Amino acid sequence: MLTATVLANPRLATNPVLATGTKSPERGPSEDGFAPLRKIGTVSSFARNKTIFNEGDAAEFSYKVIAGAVRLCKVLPDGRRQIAFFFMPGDYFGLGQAGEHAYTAEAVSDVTLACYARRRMEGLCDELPGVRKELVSRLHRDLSDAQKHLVMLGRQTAKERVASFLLILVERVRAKDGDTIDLPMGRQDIADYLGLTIETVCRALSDLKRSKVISTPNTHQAVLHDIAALHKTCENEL
Amino acid sequence: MLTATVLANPRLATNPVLATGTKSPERGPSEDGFAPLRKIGTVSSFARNKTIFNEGDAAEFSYKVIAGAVRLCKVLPDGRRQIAFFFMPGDYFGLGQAGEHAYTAEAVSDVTLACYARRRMEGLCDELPGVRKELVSRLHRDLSDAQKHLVMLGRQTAKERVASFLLILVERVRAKDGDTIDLPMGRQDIADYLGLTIETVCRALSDLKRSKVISTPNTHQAVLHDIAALHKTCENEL
DNA sequence: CGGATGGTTGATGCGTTTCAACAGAGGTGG
DNA sequence: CCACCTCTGTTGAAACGCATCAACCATCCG
Repeated sequence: MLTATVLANPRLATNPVLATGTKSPERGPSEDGFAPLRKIGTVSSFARNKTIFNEGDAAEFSYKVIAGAVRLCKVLPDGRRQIAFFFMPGDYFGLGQAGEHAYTAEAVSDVTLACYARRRMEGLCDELPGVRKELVSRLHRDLSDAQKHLVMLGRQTAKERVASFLLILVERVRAKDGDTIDLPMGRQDIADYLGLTIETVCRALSDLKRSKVISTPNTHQAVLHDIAALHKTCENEL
Repeated sequence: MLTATVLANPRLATNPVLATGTKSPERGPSEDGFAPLRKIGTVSSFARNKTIFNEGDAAEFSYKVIAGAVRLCKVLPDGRRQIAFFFMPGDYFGLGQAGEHAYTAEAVSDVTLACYARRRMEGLCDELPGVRKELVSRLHRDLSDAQKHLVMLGRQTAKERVASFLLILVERVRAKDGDTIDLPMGRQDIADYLGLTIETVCRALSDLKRSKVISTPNTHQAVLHDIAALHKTCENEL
């Protein structure tokens, strides 16, 4: 169904270099400043809920999502979890890492990734100013996204956070038909992204459904009928 | 007084290039990979609560804090405010910006800054791999800090957030005598950093005082008597 | 069909916010 | 130099929003 069926038979892998025979060179269009990366990319796949790397692991690779979705999270000793990012097809993550990863990356759905060895990326940065600019630009955009996220967690109510979340998603798939968005992540993931409980997320979604602002044909899709109302709900421009 | 008395007679300035006659070249030690920046830095000063740049302004400069403290914040239309970063002496901010600033920077106390024109910084990045590496490294550290901040706002209680905040500060001034830390920012700033109200911050501090974990000789200093207890309070390693 | 997984809804409690009063520090002018 | 005023911080009481606990429902799959 949905985005989770990219792989007919998903292969497990705990480390890209060990991934199940998927070291074929990366293919396909890549129109951004990272185009030169295509030459050094290898492809790797991870099944749903598998760990791509753990907090504390040596940072060997940077990644691009080819298909599926990835979550970056931190977990407290008592189990509380906070998701910092969701990465969708076309997004890069693990950029600019030196030493250890500061967070854990997991596959939200079955995922196909392009992997770039850190040393080879550094080489490209030294050779090609365009790659360096793209790296800095993407890091800066991530930082900017994180700051918007801080506003959501620090200063918005539950309903505002859910509305903001839907607007962020619709913004990132502005190629899709109409106002239907895929939600590859489950409710618990949404809750952990928004700093709420799963029940509160459900109630906020139900509120929005009751007021006809959205509808949910199934748990992994949402139709946004009234985007203006969503913007008004999270009374800010983010 | 405290850190706010760096300038005997602080000058107001709304833009570094317009700063009151303080375009002298930067001086002093700078042992990091950004050492080459010294050649292109000019000095500028801002009085307490003055805006250094606004969200939406063209990003002309990057900055280093020489003295005082700076806050980076976003404000919602209805006045709710979230502070994303405090920058202390030695910290850089506004790095890697292209186009517009994504947030507002204000002087927490009277502040002295080194300013680096964006174009000249880019030139240095192209010429010197060390500068590029330092830029990427610092952006990545900021991103990592922002993620820890997300955990605080999304998953910690009020008391845990305040304890974490104190521990972050003591970590950043690990040169100071004993366990006394300066709090250049007011209670409202702390509240806006932690996603709480000023009253809740006060109450959490009072709790910690009552249990002898800290004491506050004045509102702009805190003595941490029991750092282990603080760590235990925010039951996580961050 | 039966169990497991994930999602939804309801009732109650707690933590934080809100509203309000007050206290202390700093600055100004008489 | 002190009275006064303002700004910031602190404490208390009440209200509210979200979390918690619990039951129920839907879908998927063996």
